[in-house]
Amino acid sequence: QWMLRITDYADRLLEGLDDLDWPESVKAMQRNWIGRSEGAEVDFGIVGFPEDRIRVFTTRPDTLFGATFMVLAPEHPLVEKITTEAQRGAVDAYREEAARKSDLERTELQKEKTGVFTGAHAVNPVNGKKIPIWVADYVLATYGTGAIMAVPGQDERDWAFAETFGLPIVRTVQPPDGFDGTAYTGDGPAINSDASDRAIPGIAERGANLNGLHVAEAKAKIIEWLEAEGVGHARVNYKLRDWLFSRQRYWGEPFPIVFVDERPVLVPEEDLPVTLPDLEEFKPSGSPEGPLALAEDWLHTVDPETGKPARRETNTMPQWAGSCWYYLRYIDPHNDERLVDPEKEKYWMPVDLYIGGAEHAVLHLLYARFWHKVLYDAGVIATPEPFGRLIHQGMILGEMEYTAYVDAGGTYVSAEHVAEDIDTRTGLPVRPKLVAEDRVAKRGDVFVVKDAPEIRVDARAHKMSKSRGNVVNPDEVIAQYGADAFRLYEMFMGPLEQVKPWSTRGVEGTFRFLNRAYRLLVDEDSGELNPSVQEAEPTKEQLRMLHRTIQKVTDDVEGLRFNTAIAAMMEFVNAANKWDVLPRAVAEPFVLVLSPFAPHLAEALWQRLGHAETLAYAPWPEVVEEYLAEETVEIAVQVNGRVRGSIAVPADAEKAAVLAAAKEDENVARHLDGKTLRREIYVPGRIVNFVAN
RNA sequence: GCCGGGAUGGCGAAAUGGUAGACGCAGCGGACUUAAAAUCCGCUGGCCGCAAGGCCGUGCGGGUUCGAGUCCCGCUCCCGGCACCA
Repeated sequence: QWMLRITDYADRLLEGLDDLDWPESVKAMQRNWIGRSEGAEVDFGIVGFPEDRIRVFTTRPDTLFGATFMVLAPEHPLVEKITTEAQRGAVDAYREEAARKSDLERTELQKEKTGVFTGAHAVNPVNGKKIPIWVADYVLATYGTGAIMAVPGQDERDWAFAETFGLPIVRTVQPPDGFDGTAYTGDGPAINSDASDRAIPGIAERGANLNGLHVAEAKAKIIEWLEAEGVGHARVNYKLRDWLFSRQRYWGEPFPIVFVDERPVLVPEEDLPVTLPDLEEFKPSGSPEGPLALAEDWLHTVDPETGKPARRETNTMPQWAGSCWYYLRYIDPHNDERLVDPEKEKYWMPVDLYIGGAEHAVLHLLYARFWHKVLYDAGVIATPEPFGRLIHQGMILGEMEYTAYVDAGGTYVSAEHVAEDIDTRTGLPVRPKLVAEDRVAKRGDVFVVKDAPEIRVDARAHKMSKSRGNVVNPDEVIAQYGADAFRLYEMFMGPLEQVKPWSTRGVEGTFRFLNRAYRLLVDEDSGELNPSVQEAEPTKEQLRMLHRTIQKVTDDVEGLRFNTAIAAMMEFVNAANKWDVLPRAVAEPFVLVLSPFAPHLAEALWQRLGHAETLAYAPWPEVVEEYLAEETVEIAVQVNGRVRGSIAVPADAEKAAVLAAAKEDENVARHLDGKTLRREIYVPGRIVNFVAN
């Protein structure tokens, strides 16, 4: 098997996240996946086995005095050796049972802790105390050292185990007053943590003393002690594992490796790439090797150096071998000399905006960062991170569904009594039943069956899935409404990153909008340019509307707020529909801002406007600030923070004039009547607030 | 349990600390039509009121502020991820 040593990059993959413009959720997932934790490794002696040590990893070395027993994973190599004859039968049985269980079975159910005593004892290095060594499957062989010191006083899991098997519990961190829980994992002064009055045979002249120190200080002090006495050291541990990169299948890049006398040899660069042989049969070979083992002609080759017979590696690489660097190669796909030309890489990299699904958070998006850093270290590329800004588009769910529940007898069961298709009152199964939208009504915060208002229904949109039967096929939507309306609807539904339920009626809305935009410029009967489109001078109102739209769309595209950009264009079309004359100088820029959203329609409109060339090369319309200015503005007038009126004033009106006008508003005057004015607040162009009592 | 993100009309949503609900869907009323579809116009958070207007309202409870959907503190629920990681 071939592994990639991604663990060497753990810290850099972690640190690199800080400067990326990525969603917090993905950063959190990657941090969690890498799973860095700081602590210490500590060696415990074993009574009767002076040559052996049990090494543990702990993030709480400050609690060493509270270690009242040890636990080894069932797979730990020392279990066999240290188990006493009296305990051997029980231990072997436990290990066999653990081996039979899947990982899921071992962890899934948060059931009672299980375990078995080995009969052996360890020596706690900080105080010389003998503590029993147990075997339990709550300790994972694959994390840390596969062995733990159990500190029930400060660890929930160890507490549960100690309770189950009647093992001693010693608190070594003073819980706060009134604490009535089990294990205490918070901060506090160390207690019961002084062994400085005695020697620890074979380890130290005097034991350690942490009493009174808080967690952080205690950790530092005990690590110092452990290092001084040679029984432990500071250590950083990761959840991240090295990356198994071999697959026993045909489709995949072959490893450029041949075996000569059973030893792997790199295929020289001039013989690269190693390509797949043509095969008739892609099924598993019947051996642990993949189907390539059956390609005899390809399999057997010679060592280019010595001419000795050689056998090719039959594993292939997984799909990541391509997806981890395609974005680099796409920059310069025909380059025979290098992966990518440095000049081109400098121009394009890093990727400015990566829009993709959240399902790649700890796979592709972590692996690609790793490869990128390897290539960076190798001097092949010049950027340490591949993707600057990352956005996850929210999933589109199926249409909203109203689900009622019926029991075996066909009687409705109100949704609040149902959990996982079980009536929680009777324990009997119920089955979900879809209810049409017009048969439900909202009562307060919940939906109920219209004819039976005491029966609640679940109102929820679900992930599209074949099994649920709520998949919307884009081809059908496009066939009915066109690609422009379909795309526009997807952008109009809501914020890009949000999960949103699909609504075919919603598509009709954007479809209608596009039709209105079309009729704005095209005469439906003749198919020619609408006579209202003229070479006329635009009015101030038209220019204001147009430029407001250009500004809004431009800003919103920049900020990926497509939904509000589309709303602005809808407002433009609604306003323009009321105009008798649509000056060409207004119509053309509008078509241009519409074009990225509805390219087909916009192109057709552009043609009707008399352009022989595509609009793709026309410059994006510029906002002219002076057209945006309004002559009069509406200002809300509040009295004590409540809106009591609204006045229209010239946009450049002085504060005094605005306040005077505000006081004249009939309703405002009424609310001020008989009160003393304490304060007058004026936010230009927005609001007046009179504080009075 | 831990981490991340949410909660605003019947629904999808909008709102630099400044008139909550823009825009769209659905609904209601009207125009056009023999009729329907399409289209166009108007209304549309709740309650009270003939009206003018008033009261309430952005998950819940507090707070800061002239003013809070927005800021702060404490919760609840929902979604996503991780989960015996020592």
